[in-house]
Amino acid sequence: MLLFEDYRKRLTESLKSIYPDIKDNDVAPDKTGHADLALRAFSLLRKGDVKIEDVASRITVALSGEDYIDSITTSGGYVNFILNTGKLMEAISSEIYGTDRYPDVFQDPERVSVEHTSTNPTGPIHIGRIRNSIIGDSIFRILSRYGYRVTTQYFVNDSGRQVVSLYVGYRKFGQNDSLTTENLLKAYQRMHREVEADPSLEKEVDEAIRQYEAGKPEVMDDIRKICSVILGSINETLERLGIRIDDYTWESDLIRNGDVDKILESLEDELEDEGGAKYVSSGGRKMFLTRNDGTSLYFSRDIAYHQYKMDNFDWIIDILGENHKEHAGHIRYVIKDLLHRDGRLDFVFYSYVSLESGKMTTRGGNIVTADELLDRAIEESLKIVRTKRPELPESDLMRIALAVATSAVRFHIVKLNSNKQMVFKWAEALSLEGDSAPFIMYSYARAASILRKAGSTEIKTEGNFSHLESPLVKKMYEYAYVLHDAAFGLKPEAIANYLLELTRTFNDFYTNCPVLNADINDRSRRLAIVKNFKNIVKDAAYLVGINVLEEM
RNA sequence: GGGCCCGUGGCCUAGUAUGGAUAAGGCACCGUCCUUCUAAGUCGGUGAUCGUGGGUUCGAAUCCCACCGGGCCCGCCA
Repeated sequence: MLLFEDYRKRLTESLKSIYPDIKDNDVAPDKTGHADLALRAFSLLRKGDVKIEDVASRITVALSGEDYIDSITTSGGYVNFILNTGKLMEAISSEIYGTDRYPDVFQDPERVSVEHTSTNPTGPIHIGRIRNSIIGDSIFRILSRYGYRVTTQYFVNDSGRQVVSLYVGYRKFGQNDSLTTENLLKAYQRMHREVEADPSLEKEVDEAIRQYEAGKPEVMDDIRKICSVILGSINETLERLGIRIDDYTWESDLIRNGDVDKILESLEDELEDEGGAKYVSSGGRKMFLTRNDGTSLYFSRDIAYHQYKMDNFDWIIDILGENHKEHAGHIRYVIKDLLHRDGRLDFVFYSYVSLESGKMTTRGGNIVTADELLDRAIEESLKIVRTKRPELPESDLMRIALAVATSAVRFHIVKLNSNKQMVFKWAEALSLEGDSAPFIMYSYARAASILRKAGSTEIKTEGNFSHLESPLVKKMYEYAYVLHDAAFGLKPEAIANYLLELTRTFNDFYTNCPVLNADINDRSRRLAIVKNFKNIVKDAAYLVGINVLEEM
């Protein structure tokens, strides 16, 4: 949980002790600028047959000892509260000076599994799939920040029809080529075309699946080798984006170690048979667990995987494409209702990314890979940083361009609500101004520059905050609430959008409030604001995959 | 046919879970500001019946119903 002086809660509790009918939702921040927090007294007024002025004066008397409130006024059916900037600043500073982060957390021992990416090892990761990794990694970072012990998980589908058909394709058409992701992709796409021309080839795939599940050594070795090559290059792409996977679980291992069989045994009473194929059903829907030749299906392997996760984690989170919604529902049904596991299980869905020319398919070959996007983003950033900072040595230019590019790519994808469809456009993806990562990074660099130039001047965290400083302090204070909502709602985009607001507020401060040239009192107080701002931006930026730079 | 998601200025989005005050940004376009801490920035302007129609409510972008448009799913694929 987050540790900070929660004035919203404090005010709400106080108001509830005066008027027990007040609900938590009746006290909320105001978006229109009338107040920092407002009590919506509409129901109170109707029920109690009192005037808003009476409500306000009763509250004013009761809260007269509370120094975190500057003013209490009324407007329509609202009681408006202006909070004391100094107290908010103190709440931020005491944590930053104590633990170097606002808000601090109390370490919660719960273990969380975040499964993301888990893309079939049949080719390079494309920009549709990378949305999964980017959302997943941000959720990993946010929950870790929140205090959970989080592990990232990748479920390697090395037993499915698609991977096995890649294997068969490689044996038939790619044997003489070196074992690289490019050659494997070519073999996979060729296999796809050949099967379309001659569906009888499917029989070879069936046979290979049987051999694989039976544990035939050379098949196993070959498939492991092929998958490892592709996984290796997927991993390189993820690394470029700063994304790390902790655990890889191979589907074939769950088959060979007997976990899948155990699932079938546990479900024995529920299993039904159709020509040798086993299934469970719910509401007239059949969910098949095995084929009629006894080989397993993705569904049963995924149940085994979730059973494993239930054994090892307190909270399971899967990041899945929207086409897996029904599958996820079935997993939940079997895990919860049939296997009676009561652990916390959440799914985060995202809609697919399409190109202006239509949807992407690895087999069809019409994809933009994440590597291509990164390469072009780096090229673009390099061009810009070269014109802005011609005096810098090449190594610095490259370092800045890399940070800008990876941050921009991640931010462009993570800032969008995950269930919104996304049509990929180069111009938007490569845009480095406006609502983008560089916009945030730039403000951070400005703050860093001020602090650098300030040298060892005293920093003073209290004082009288002017109307130019207050909005920034208040916006910084909000961070704790945003972090809570993002973690609790599994919504990294909330952090992304908050960062944009925070940065805009800082830019306003920056243009209107001289820091280094201000008189000594203003200067030391403003330096404290800048220091806190820099600290919070760095903290929040990391959560959405932005690598801030001290200079750019 | 059934189920789920999306629809907010010309374009891209925030706000929707938990209804609340003049709907908040970006891109593009027009104009402004570098002898003040980094102009990847700032300020101002043009531009929105929040898909449509009903309903609930003191109050609806937000909740309910219907419809329209787009996406996804309804395999012994994954």
